[in-house]
Amino acid sequence: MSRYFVTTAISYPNGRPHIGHAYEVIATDWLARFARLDGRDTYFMTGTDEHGLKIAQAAREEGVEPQAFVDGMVQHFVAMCDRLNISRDRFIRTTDPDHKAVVQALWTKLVEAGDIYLDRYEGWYSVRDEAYYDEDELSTSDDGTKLAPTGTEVAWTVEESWFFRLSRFQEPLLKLYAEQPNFVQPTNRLNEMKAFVERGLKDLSISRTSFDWGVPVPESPGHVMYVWLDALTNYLTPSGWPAAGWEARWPADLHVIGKDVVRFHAIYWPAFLMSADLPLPRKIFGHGFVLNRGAKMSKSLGNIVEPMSLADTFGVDPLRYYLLRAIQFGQDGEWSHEAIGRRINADLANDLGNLAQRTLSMIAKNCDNAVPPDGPATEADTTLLAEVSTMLADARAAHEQVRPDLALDAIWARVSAVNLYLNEMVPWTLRKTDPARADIVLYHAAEAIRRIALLVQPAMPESAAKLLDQLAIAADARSFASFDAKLMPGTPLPAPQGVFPRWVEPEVE
RNA sequence: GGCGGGGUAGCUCAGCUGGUUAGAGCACAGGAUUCAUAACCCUGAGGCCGCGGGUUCAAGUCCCGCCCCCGCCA
Repeated sequence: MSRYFVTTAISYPNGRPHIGHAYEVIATDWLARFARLDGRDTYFMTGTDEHGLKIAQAAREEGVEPQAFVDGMVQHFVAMCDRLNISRDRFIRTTDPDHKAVVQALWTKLVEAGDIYLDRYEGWYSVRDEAYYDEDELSTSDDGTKLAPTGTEVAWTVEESWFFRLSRFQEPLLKLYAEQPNFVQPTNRLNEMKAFVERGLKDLSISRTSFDWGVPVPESPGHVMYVWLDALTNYLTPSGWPAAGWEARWPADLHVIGKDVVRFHAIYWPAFLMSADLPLPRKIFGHGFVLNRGAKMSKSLGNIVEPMSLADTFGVDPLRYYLLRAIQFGQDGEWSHEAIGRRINADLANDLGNLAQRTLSMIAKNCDNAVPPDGPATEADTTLLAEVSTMLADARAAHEQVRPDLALDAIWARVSAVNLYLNEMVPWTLRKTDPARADIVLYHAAEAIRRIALLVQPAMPESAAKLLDQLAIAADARSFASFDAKLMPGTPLPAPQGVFPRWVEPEVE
């Protein structure tokens, strides 16, 4: 059985989760659920990146210890996962004891490899940004203080720091990109990484002495690890490396991340792993951002909408569906209240929901509440089933490409095909003239809906389950292994109920 | 500033190596129908294909210039 280990980036819990967090975790959940249903040994991990100066500062402002601060904040992220039906196998926290142990082991391994050395780091440092800036990036404010491009105050800072010999990995990384052009996707991101590496790599400062909220550097009092080494290593943690048996859960098949952190995942992370002589993840996918009416959400614009409130308004499954279907994965996308409402009506209520309802209610009224009898198939019947049966291959291809939107496109093309089939076969008319033929038509429609519902599961688990319940599909017959099975005529069916109600804009008081 | 991507119907986008009347979905209008969640199905309207030159029998598709947007880097 093939393994599938997929991760999201870990979130920085210095604020509450926003729709960007929801988007990434929903998309990755789709990937994981799909792989699981497709019979793969799947492990899906998401979590939080809890160290660093900004967390320490936020905690101080609230007058609590950093650990207490993150313990509180992380609950919002866990609650979001619960609410959005995120089927993670582990919610990892960089404050977890096993994670700290793995990070320290990795550090030691990098030291042994000769890729870590002690030096001094100095430069213009912004406490707020937790970053150093070059002289020519700075501006000077009216009162003479130096400002970073982000507008925050910087001060000349000198600190002792451990460095990682990133420069040594320029050629190996370029070789990697050349040999595995799918290592980073979409391709334009790969090209950006190539260009970046070709310009030359500077060694990387990987420890700090200016604060202590981090994983301590082994045998180096006063130093904590630079956040990216700590954070990236979370992916390795569940393997238990270097303890025996780690190969069972490493390397990852896919890291799903935002386009803003591609560099860390596509350059630093592979370099760390190469230094430690560990296998590399198979693929890194940088998705786009989801904007509210094309504008980034911000406190000053007052347009922050929390994902939980969208789930309250539209329902979890419709929200998941919108984000997965309406945005090309890898591109930026937008959402609006109206756009989600339109999608719900056009795709869920009118197309799939109505298809299920018209089919199931005809069966309920005319077929004794049971799967209708099958019989000699016409060309139209076999054509329909042939078209529907190729849907699985299309969806698998989309999954391989990390394109949930394309998978849903492929599924909805079949939804339309079944609606058209019914219109052409007119079973409601046949009922009066040729009831046996009407049954056969309904049988084929129901069978097509069964297959569609199977493939809808990763996107809308609860709604798909309702559809499958109405077709009396057993729990152990809902994986893709049962895709080519057939409905058993005569199987008793429950009373049909609408699964996707129309979205009606609430009356404005 | 350097490198890269893009500007096609109201919206989101397809249009491969140049070749018949430029396509899809949504939204909109009309029709048909009534099994169904006023849904499904059919038809239609709607495009100086960013702007200006050029190459060619023929350019959304190639070349040059310009304008605008986005990404990476500086």
